[in-house]
Amino acid sequence: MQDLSPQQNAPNGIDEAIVSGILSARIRPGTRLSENQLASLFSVSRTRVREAMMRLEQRGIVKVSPRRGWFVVEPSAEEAIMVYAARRVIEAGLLGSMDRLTESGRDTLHAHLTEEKLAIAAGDRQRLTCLMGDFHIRIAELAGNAILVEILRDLTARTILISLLYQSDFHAMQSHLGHCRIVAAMEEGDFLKAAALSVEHLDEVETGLDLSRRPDPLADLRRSLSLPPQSAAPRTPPTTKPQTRTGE
Amino acid sequence: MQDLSPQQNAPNGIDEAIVSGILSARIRPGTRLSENQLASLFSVSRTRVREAMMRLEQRGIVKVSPRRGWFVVEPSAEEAIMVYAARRVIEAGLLGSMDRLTESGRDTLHAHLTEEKLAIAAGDRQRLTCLMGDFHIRIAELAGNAILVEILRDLTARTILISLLYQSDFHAMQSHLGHCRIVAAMEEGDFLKAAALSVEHLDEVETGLDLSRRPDPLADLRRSLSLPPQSAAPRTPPTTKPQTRTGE
DNA sequence: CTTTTCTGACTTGTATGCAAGATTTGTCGC
DNA sequence: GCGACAAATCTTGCATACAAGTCAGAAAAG
Repeated sequence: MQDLSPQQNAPNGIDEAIVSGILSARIRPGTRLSENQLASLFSVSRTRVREAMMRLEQRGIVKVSPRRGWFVVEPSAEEAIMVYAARRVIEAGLLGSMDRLTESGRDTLHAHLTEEKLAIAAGDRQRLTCLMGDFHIRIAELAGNAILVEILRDLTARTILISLLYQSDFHAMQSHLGHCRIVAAMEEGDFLKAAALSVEHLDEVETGLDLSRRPDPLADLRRSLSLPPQSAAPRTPPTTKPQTRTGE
Repeated sequence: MQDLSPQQNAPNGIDEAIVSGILSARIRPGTRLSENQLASLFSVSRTRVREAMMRLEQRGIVKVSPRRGWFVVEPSAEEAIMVYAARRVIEAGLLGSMDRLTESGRDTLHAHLTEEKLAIAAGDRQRLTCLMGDFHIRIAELAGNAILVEILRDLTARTILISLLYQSDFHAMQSHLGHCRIVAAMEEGDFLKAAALSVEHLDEVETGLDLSRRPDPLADLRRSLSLPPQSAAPRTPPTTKPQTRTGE
């Protein structure tokens, strides 16, 4: 909708490219990020790539394994729980601290919900993933606090990685309805209700996770060979119905 | 009390040294941080210093002025308002989401309040500044969410910088009492009350700021010459009572 | 004396080179 | 065929060299 944050530092394209890749679920957790490859991709030296990686590490998005390489984080179950808890705290606090919804704010949210509907209708999974995460960021933007927007953006990125790891199946419609309910409460001016709905919504999503599932170390290879994803019962033949995975 | 965060990355001493310097108000906003000086101070090359600076920039603690140098941030009035708003949202949300106070948690908080009292009695300003900020971090630690702890730590650092810029005078006792009230509410098990008190406490501190004051570009020189700090009425002779400034 | 210009000593920005460790792969012995 | 060993080839870690920009102060012009 609007481009990169206005007063925010725009360090270089590398950071945002990676984050954007994660936000749209094009980059999976555990993906290896080679300094050399990124350097030639962006036509810069390793120095700048490393600086970008340092920043992303600070944001909890990548990790370095010493002398082995940089990897997109694979949040543990404990981290996943913390991320959702943090999001509940921040988003509920944010909504609870709001007291009015401006005209343009209402329009922004409606436009967003319409986009969600369109993406669902079109079955555009990548776009949908991105939109589902963006919804919460839009709300933070409405509250006008750039600091919290930035924090939520990083938490959203981690949320998407979590869902890619632990979410076996998900109904996009359910989340969309949750978003609609939150917007409705905001339009009523009942921000405490909106906050409660937000907590409920995040609980719902978190409950849908299977946190007991161990991250599959062979996921990449599996996908490359077009093998079915790891299932709880290894002997079970693959389900014929294609799974719909989204960031939320 | 307990040392560096356990599972957290301990990148190197540079980051923490600077943050610790800010947390104890030994480093003032606007302080120049020369890559070369830091490099020789820590006996490393500029490379590692730069990496540390990049991380600190990501955390909103330092800024780079291109080809001029690195500086500890001097938050603007708008940023100051955002920082306090963010802290209210997070801390209130945190307390509101808690439902019980463990024995050891109670002990930790009591020990902290005792330390605050001791620092006040001893008039140890630096220690007091550090403690005042740490109080809120302790609470986040009690809630057990490492992500929010980290976020609050950075916000606390910025808070201290803000208070150094905009806080002309402050009574440490007032904040200490605020903390005591919050702990009391927690002991009663009334976490909603604690959350409300926390918001009230932060409001109180924010109200005590003079955000209309422009940051004084001559502050460093002034301090070097032992001149009185910039006052609202320039002709007024310096007050004889020494001002007590703390991070909160 | 004031103003302008220029030079030189700083700063960070970026690339590159080399060292050290981890992983893989090829090879040998059995 | 199979396991152990070794070397080749990757990876990041870190220091250094040089490019480029900024600023202060000297020197020259008015």
